[in-house]
Amino acid sequence: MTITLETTYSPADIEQRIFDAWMKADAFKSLRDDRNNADKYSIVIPPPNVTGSLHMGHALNNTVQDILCRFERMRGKDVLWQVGTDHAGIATQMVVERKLAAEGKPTRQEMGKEKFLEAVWDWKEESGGTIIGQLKRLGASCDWERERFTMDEGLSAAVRKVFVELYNEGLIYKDKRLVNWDPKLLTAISDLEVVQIEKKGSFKWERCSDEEFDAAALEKVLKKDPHGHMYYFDYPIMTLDDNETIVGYIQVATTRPETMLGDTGVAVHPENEKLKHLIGKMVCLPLVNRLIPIVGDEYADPEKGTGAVKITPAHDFNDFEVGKRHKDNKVLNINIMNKYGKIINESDYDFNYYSVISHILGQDVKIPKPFQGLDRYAARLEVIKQIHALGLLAKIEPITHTVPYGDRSNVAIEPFLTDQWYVNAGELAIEALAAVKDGRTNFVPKNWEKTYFEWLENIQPWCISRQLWWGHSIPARYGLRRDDDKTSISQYKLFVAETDDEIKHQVYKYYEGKFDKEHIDFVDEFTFGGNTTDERGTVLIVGKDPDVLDTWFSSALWPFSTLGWPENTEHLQKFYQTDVLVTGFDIIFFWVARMMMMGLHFIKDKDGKGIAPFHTVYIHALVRDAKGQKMSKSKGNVIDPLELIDQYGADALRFTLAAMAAQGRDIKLDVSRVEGYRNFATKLWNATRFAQMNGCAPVAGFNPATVQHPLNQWIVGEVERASIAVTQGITDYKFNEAANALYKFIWNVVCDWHVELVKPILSDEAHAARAETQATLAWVLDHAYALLHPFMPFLTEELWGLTATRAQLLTLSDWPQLANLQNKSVDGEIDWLISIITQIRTLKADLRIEPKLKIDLVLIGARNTTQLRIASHEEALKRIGRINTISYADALPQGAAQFVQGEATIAVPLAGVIDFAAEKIRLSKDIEKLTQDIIRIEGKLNNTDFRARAPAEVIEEQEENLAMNSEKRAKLALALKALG
RNA sequence: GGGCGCGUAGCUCAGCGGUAGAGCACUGCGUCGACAUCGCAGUGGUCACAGGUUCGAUCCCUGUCGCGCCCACCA
Repeated sequence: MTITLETTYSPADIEQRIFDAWMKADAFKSLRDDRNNADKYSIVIPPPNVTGSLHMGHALNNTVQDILCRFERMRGKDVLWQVGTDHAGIATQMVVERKLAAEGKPTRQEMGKEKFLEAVWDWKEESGGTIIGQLKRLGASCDWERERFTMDEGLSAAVRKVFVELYNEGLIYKDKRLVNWDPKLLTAISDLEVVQIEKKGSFKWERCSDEEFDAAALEKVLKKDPHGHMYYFDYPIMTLDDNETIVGYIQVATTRPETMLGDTGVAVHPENEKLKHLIGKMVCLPLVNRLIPIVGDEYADPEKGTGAVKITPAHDFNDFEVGKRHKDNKVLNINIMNKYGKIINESDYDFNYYSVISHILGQDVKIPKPFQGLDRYAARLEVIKQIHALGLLAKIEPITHTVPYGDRSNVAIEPFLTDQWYVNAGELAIEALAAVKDGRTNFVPKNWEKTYFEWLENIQPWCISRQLWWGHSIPARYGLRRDDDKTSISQYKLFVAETDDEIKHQVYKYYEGKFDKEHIDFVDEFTFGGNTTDERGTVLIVGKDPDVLDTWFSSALWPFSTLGWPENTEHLQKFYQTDVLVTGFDIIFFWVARMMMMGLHFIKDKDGKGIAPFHTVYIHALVRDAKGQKMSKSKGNVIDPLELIDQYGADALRFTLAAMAAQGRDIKLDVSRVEGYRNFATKLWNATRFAQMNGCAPVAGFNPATVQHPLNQWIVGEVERASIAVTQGITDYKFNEAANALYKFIWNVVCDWHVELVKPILSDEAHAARAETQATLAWVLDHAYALLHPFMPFLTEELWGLTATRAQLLTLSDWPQLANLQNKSVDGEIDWLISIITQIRTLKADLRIEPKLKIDLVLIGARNTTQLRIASHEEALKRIGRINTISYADALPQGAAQFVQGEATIAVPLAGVIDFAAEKIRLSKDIEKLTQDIIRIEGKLNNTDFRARAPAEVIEEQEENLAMNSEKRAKLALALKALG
């Protein structure tokens, strides 16, 4: 047989070639002809952002999915691993805007919506989805032909259908309330996209202790970071008679002084003994000179702050609720900021809105000139200065508090009163909760269910509209109300439907045929502005909703939209419900919970019961750097998986991640582990090389149950043991256990022992067991390739192809399912052999006997079985143990080192070679250790409670241990004595 | 404030009611034609601490200390 293998394995040379072979064979296609009748197995990939590139989290996530898919494919299933990318609204829009800026091109606003979207699509075609190629480098066995994108026409149709149906069911609605507004990206964002950032101030001032208020110093501090301070203002309380005299002050505290311009009340707790007498009095809001009421509300905690809270309903979530409760007291919303986070000026005024409020309050609500148009932080400083000038600034305290920031824009978000679209998530959560509570869907590890429950049980309406351009348009249109339909407070008539045709039909019906369908025009902006005239005659203008949907809205549909829903496709029928969702805990809320809601709501079984999108959710760890820090570009601690693949191969990286993927703990990735597993790949490579050099080749019809030689009987049992452990590990999602079982089996069992022990047989061409051993080793390695394949697909496929002419690629071959190959008596025999060799080696090392020196063994007290074993394994013993002769004696020879193996004492006569003092020390050490053990075990056995209550097999085991150790100690004692 | 998790060898981590494990690092020694990306032998641990349950606790329970994360709040 010719040797075809190099001495080392170089992944770079083979990975691409192997991947091409898989693709050429359509190995990863779903609905393969040869699997028509097979059970299905399906996973949908967490779609990476189209802007993304492969990071460690992806590498782990997709390694896990690939292990599962390859495993199930080898178990014969019809596997669909559905792949695709997410359009990632904000992220993509930002990337393209940055690119345009870098190229000196016009801005998004200058280009206009249509041109800009063209530019985004161009970008997507050109450089979007590089991550897809990177997933292939990792070896991901997705059904690549079925790649989907969340903005594909089919998926967009699914989005529109879901939106319209939920709207018609009342589960999607438009509402005016406070949202998290991002003043940089100029869009609303959901609660989940807000991150809390801790801020710490440093400026301190108190009216009574400091002479002079140092405005310049404060300005300097606030310029660096506008957050981190608590300001105390004294609000004057007025009489309401004609004199309007100040009768006292009420002190309020705030971290956001600029919002005081929009205060419409002050709240104190109705049972606050110190302050409740003020309820009903009026405060003259400083700077603005507007009268606002002091109201009683339980929100005002007497223990916190000053006990009195300024209420700005239009700029604070809690205040908004207080305002609603005190509408009758005229605690109204007065919006003081525009979408840029600047104090509104004359041109921003919504005249209608402010005049209505002014009218209700009977007071002017205009913002004083000096503040108009100021940025929120400039306004903050200005308010403080002017309050101080009025003598109403009591003190400034540095505090530590958290400030809400937009996770994408990294600016403080602003609670902002706007019209937005919401999903009634509370309603959809009911089924999503039930499905997990009743076990239709299970989390692995289970403790994540608690996190899932807590979030869903307290879920808020989900704000789904975004003021962006890149994304799914909201299929809503706005028209002027009919004269006879002014019942609603809203000024426009809302039309919602999946297609423009349907909307035109709705419009046509609404105006009772007054406008032809051809006489209805859509304009691309939010307007409900009447009609116009052209050559067609009178034309009705209907405004399009300019907003797009939250990216996660389409992601929520991913498990069925990718399968073709709402069409009833073959894929939808066969592969929904998917089997497992593999993801990190950081997107349980963003994605998992929402997929559950949507899947259960839209996909029903025959009885109308919702079908969850997956029966299992496997939550894996987060990959951190070797120090446990979250990897991030700004910290510069990112380990690039592609670099590791270049350096060590995809298999080594995959195996590392699998081996470290123990449940319930983060992965601190240490590159030395990757190196270690690269070495593991080389080890298997070289074992294969050895087999090839020794004429081992798969034999057709080989039956492992009928091998004769004990070494072969033993190793086929070990293969069975490994196959059980690996199968169990994968099915239990304990990938580290599966990986470790493989590592130990291949390295510590096959390579360290079987290959070594079998060398005398293989190197002797006349040996009776040679053919059987060759066939066995080939069989063992074939099984090693198969069992390792889900973890190291490239290496194993390559070796599979190099070692024989195969009918199939390994990736399409059968998963080993073995039984009845283990044999206890053979296991005992080989354990004995391994033990005796190890003892010889230890003895030689301890006594510093030259490794090259061949020694003799003399066995004393060996029973028949031992003599038979010696005879049976003499060749292996002599070769590996470097032994010259083996003989038997009745008494210990003089001048020998000794050890005990089972019932026999084994002497190594070494007079003149070894240092007997050293041997004495060695023996004494062994005896000492045995004595410790014996004392411990005796203590246990002498304990009557132990004897009374411990299980019989435990007692028996301890007794056996005691007997064994005692016997061994006695023999060693004799040996020591023999040394004199 | 609510929740989740973690403290095991120098480092990174498994494990587990019955004699404490791996990789890396470290110390010796390298001999047999698979492999120096290797082999053999070894050093190294009061399993954070304190109680409790148990015949027996690194493992289960309670508490303490230290660390991390998530959610909520923050006048």
